[in-house]
Amino acid sequence: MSENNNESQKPANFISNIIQQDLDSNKHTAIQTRFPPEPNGYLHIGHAKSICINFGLAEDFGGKCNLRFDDTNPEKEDDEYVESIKEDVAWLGYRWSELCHASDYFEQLYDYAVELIKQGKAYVDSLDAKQMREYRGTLTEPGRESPDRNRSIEDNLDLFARMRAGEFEDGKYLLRAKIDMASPNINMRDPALYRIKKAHHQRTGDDWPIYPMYDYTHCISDAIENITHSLCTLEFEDHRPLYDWVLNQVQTPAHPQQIEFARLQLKYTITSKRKLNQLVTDKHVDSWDDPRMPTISGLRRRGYTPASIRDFCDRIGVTKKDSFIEMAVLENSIREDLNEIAPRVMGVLDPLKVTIENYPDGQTEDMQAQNHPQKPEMGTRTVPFSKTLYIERDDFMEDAPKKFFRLSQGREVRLRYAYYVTCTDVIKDDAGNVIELICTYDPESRGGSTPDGRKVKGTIHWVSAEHAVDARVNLYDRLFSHPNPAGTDDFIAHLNPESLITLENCKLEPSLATPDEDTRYQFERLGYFIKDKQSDKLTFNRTVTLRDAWAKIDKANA
RNA sequence: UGGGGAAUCGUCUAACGGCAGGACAACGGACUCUGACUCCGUCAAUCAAGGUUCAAAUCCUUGUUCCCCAGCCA
Repeated sequence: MSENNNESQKPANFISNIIQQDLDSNKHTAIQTRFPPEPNGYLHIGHAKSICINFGLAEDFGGKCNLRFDDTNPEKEDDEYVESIKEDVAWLGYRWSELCHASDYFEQLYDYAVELIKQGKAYVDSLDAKQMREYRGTLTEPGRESPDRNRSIEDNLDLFARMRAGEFEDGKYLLRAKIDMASPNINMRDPALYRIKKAHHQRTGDDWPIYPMYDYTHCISDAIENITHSLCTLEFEDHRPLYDWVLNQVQTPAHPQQIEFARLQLKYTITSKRKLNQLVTDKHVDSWDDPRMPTISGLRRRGYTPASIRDFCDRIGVTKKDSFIEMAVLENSIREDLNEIAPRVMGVLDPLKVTIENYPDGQTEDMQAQNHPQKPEMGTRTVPFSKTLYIERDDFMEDAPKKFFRLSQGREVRLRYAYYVTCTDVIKDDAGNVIELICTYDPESRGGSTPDGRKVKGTIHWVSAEHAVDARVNLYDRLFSHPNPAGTDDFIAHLNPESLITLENCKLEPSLATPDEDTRYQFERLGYFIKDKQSDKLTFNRTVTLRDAWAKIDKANA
């Protein structure tokens, strides 16, 4: 790292190494990348990896990155997705150099196809889909040439023009590249270039009855935009020979280098647009931005920050190896960010009433609480204290083990930013459930310590009953209970029934009555929470819990 | 039985012929008005077998395992 470089250095990877070499050798003087989503669904965490790679690399090397919509299949695409994709990319903190659409190139793509036909490198085929499959051969046997393969250039030109003119029904003809039906690479067995599809396109309307295929479109789009490094996922590795073939036949301004990397796979979730779509359509989740979804919009609503997602992408690296990232890595990234920026507050999720027997009736005291113990510059706030409080039900235990540092009969704890209290009595209902605790407080302990200097191991959070704000809290957990749901026969069967637990009677400190919309709060000792923007009732979504050493001890003892 | 890829701590990821390093997780401990944070420490890996070399994760040979490809989807 150079001394005057105050940017935090990102780890190098095989792609950044290639770029560095290309720059060093003057193959390129600047780099241009692109993020090319198809607008047929919402972006998810896997796309975030690709976004961070493409935009991140451009940023790191002082280059540019375009946002390009790969909109060549109007039947599956929608403007709703276009808008969500733009929002998500911008939210992640990236700004595209150019906003492009493959459909911007339809006219040029058509001209290049005519060029191909004139060179005898493409032909109009009348085989239907079923026949074409039969002619294609198998993985181990070569395919057979279509009877139309040697149609004259004049006839091909005429037919292709009439395809464009809309003279034929869907599926009647197909423009195919003339390459090699015996190629061991199936993508090279005369792949389709254009199909007839009389569908309305969200941008070009009804201008086109024919639409170009991905393999033909993508490489030319890259070339038109002068992309230097065309980065995509591993499954396109087999397509690279075709990518290069097309660009070798026609005169384009550039010949980008396609480089493939492994797509992100995260344990306990799925990153397949089709499956994600199914979860929404079949109502297993509320929406694309349901906080349990691994979509960018879901993570946003869950309270994840753009910085945490970028940090996550830096941590997971870029390689060609299939891998599964543990959820803990993502959680670590968000905890690390939120620990720095989240103001601390107190909220009781599962309230248990506490009466301070020796505290004056009707008295209220304003306690000073720090918004961030490690960052005094974040200031303080007042939290009202009174005779009747709520504490967390989990913070009381009858017959508590020695290691339990919280409230139990006869034991003393500190109420955060307030007094020491000792539990003297436990009140139960007829069923034997604890419904109230009677405590006494030590008036000398205000401020968290006593003149006699006695130690109190436990500190718990609390909320004054009469000042409490009622709220709903959504506790989120992993969406699936299987580490690789996509790899099972029925991923729906592995949905985690406890992925969402809604608590309706939470009691929060008064400052949370009007929370800031974009602030992620740390509810002390519980986790990080953000106000849910879609609910009318005051609702907080839990982004992630705090690490919980007690949970481990408790579990180990169980 | 075709073609294309990939194999390093539990999980990710460095090392590109020269001390297998880092992160996350786990486990211990210190600190603590959050059982959080922070700090310290521990555990832990080169797919296998041969070969080349003073020296191999790295080069060669032979295997093994895993992933992708037979849409007029991207």
